[in-house]
Amino acid sequence: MQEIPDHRRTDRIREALEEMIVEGRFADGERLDEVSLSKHFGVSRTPLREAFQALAGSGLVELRARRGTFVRFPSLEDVVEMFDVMAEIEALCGRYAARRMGPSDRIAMQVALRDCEKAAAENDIEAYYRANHEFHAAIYRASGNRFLAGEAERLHRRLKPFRRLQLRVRGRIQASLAEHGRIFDAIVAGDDAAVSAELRRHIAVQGDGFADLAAGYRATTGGKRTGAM
Amino acid sequence: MQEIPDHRRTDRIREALEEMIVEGRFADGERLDEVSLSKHFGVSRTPLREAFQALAGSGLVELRARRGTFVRFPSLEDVVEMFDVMAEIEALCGRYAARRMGPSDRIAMQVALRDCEKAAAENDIEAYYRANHEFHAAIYRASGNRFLAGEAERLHRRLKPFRRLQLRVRGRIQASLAEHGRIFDAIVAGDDAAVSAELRRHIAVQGDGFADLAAGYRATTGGKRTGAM
DNA sequence: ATCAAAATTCTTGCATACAATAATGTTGAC
DNA sequence: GTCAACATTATTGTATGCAAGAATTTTGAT
Repeated sequence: MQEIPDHRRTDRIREALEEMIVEGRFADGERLDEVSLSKHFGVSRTPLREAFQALAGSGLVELRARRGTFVRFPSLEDVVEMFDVMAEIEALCGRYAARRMGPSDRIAMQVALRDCEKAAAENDIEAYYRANHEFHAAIYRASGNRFLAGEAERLHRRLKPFRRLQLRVRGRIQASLAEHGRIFDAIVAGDDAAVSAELRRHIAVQGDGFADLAAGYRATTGGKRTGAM
Repeated sequence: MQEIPDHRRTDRIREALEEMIVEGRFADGERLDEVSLSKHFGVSRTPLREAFQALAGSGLVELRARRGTFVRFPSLEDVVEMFDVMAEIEALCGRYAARRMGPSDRIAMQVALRDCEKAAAENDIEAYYRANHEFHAAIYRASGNRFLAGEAERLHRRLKPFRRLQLRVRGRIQASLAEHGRIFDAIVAGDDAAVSAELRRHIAVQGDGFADLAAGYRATTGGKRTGAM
């Protein structure tokens, strides 16, 4: 997997803005001012505007004609809907993985699982977050459907800020770890129905999960409603 | 649902190019020349380039740094993968619809179903295509998950050229019609498992379906491999 | 003081200009 | 004739300029 040099301001700025939005550096509904941002990045408005177009594609910003570009947080309802879909997509990946997984896929999952355990033992949330992502990404790839894996990755990325908050809930990491173990075992056993059920349960926002998400949601969005930058 | 007057060249061009690509007016891998297209649309390169960024988001074109913008057809393998995912997404929509559908959703489906029958009776493939889309869109909406409905709609749109070809296969329309009937009945009965199974079967590319798709795929892409415009 | 209309300022959308890189063509050595 | 080095052309990426629309402020009537 070679890295393409890609020295294009448009791309650099798109990535930077994506990161900033996902990290919550802007308020919901905040207008992305072209001139101040172009000063901030040291570029002209042209690459900025191109980056806006790309960002609109992933739904991170909304382009309103003759009004400007506005960052758009999904509503709590949107997030719940996205988690519902994510749960099903993950379940689907897992079902395929249980049937199609190859040896290298198994190793990738095992490595990620080990990293999860290590991060949990050290109580390192950041590391757990990364290892968790890698575990799930390994399942996506093991599905043997690259389009599906891409969609799953995209959605996972979009839900990043909200999942992150869920992990901070007391005891969630230990529970997550146990779930990972069951998921992995079911995949290795080739029990696609079990994998599907475990993954759906692992991702879904139900019961306490919903309360945790709602609390986390308010924590993320609540503090930055008025404007910044 | 008010329409916003969106007099922006970038948007107009994005839509036009999207249509042209989906309709197969470009060859696979063809470079979209900025100057000739800007002449063709009577605009400068700026809105064109912005449209390219937006199109890249939906995967219709590939932006290669310092090389240009190239239309990208999915490979046959890609298409099969996309249909697999589409089948699952539709099944999911149907499952939700069976449980959550309201009276207006039911009416929308019935109307679309009626239109399908009418188009089939008149052997009007174009009309059948539209009514078919409306029937499926009604199911998406009936799912009660707007995010899911949006994703389904997006994927449906992307598969448009390939589905169109499948419908031309002899007897396919009659079969499709019968399947629609069973899907509708199962939704009304609230039998989510049956809906799911029927939809999966309806969409999936398996057995003869695969052969039909492959033949259609070669028919679409085969003729335009070398370049146009 | 309140509100509407006009004037002003700000911002977006687009065209154009120009620099940097890639593609193409040409020349010359062997 | 082949191929490499150089020159030329074409094309992309970005900055800048300008016009049209939106937001804001000012003005004036009541």
